Amino acid sequence: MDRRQRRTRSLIFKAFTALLERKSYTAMTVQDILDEADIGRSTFYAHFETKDELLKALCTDIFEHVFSEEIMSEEHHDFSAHSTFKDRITHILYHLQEKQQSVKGLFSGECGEIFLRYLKEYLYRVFDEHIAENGAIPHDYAMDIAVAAFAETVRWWLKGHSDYTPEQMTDHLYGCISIL
Amino acid sequence: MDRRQRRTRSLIFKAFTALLERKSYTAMTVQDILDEADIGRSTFYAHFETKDELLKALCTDIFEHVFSEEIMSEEHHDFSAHSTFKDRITHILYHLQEKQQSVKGLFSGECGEIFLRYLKEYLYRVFDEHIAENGAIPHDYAMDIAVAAFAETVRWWLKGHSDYTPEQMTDHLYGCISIL
DNA sequence: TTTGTTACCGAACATCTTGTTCTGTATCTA
DNA sequence: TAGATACAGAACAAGATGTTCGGTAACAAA
Repeated sequence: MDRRQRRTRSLIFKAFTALLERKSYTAMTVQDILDEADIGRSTFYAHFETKDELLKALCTDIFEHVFSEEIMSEEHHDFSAHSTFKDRITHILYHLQEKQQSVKGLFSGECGEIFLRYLKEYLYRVFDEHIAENGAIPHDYAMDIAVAAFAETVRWWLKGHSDYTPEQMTDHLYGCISIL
Repeated sequence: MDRRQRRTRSLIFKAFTALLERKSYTAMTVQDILDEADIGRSTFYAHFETKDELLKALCTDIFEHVFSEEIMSEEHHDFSAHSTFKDRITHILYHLQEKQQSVKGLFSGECGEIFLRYLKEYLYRVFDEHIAENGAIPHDYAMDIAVAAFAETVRWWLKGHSDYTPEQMTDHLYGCISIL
């Protein structure tokens, strides 16, 4: 990837996240991003088709970092072999907290909802192998509840209760959800 | 309220819900609604400030129906006295299923998310009196999880699993959530 | 039935946002 | 050094938004 492309892409991401702390996502226009990043309109559209695609790309960048060790450990069979599923949950929370420092605006407001929607897509892969089949409860329903409960945990935690540790949050989650 | 106002308001609601089954909420413009309802632009803005306000008003109309018996029974102290909390949950599901017949488009897609967000506001009032204090788990966290789990149940149910009865769905919910 | 009020129509309007296209310039890579 | 390409900057059409206005029809109260 061209150095100029990386620079511009980074400028757009920085401007976008900076704006998110002052302005809501829907109220934000492409023009706002251009002004904040100080780039030309045609340049923006050379990188992203729409504002939504920009948000999606930013989320994907984050998730690939958060879940990278997850994926790696799955491949190498050394992390998942020696840790419980509960440890993996805690592990993901650690990474999310770490990321939150740099992109605070992304986690709250209407933008936070979209973020959590994308997050759920990754979570399904993680939970699928753990949620057991159950005669009484439909499996895909149990999956939805587990994923939603985790996402809700992240939201509650990063929205004003960051003083709890990832371990504590995992305990709280397990205290509410009986299918984990 | 003037008969003409009721008529126009109803026309707008009908056009809006009809459009939702063909078009996504964000893609839908005010102009689309005007064309579908066959009313003037100034008339629309005399009723609703924005498209978002229209959606909110529609949701409020629905919730006041769904939760009306809830409120009434609270006032008369005859429903809540003779039924369990689990019955109330089932009761709400019955009303939601009933409403779904007429406004299908409202429950799915991006619009469904906004609908569920508003629904949660009402659910908090219902759950607040039931979720017990717990030394280990923060009360507002337990509330968030319970409400989110219920909302997720509604989503899963009305989105392709309507063959289950409200009683069955309540059982499934109770099978996943240990704090109810 | 009459009278005053009010909701609606429809047309026009300025304003803003979007997404595309163009030319010239600067920067990268081979 | 030479060719490719990313960016700047400006201009553009198309469409959506929200407001304003005068005329018409429907309402409610006398």
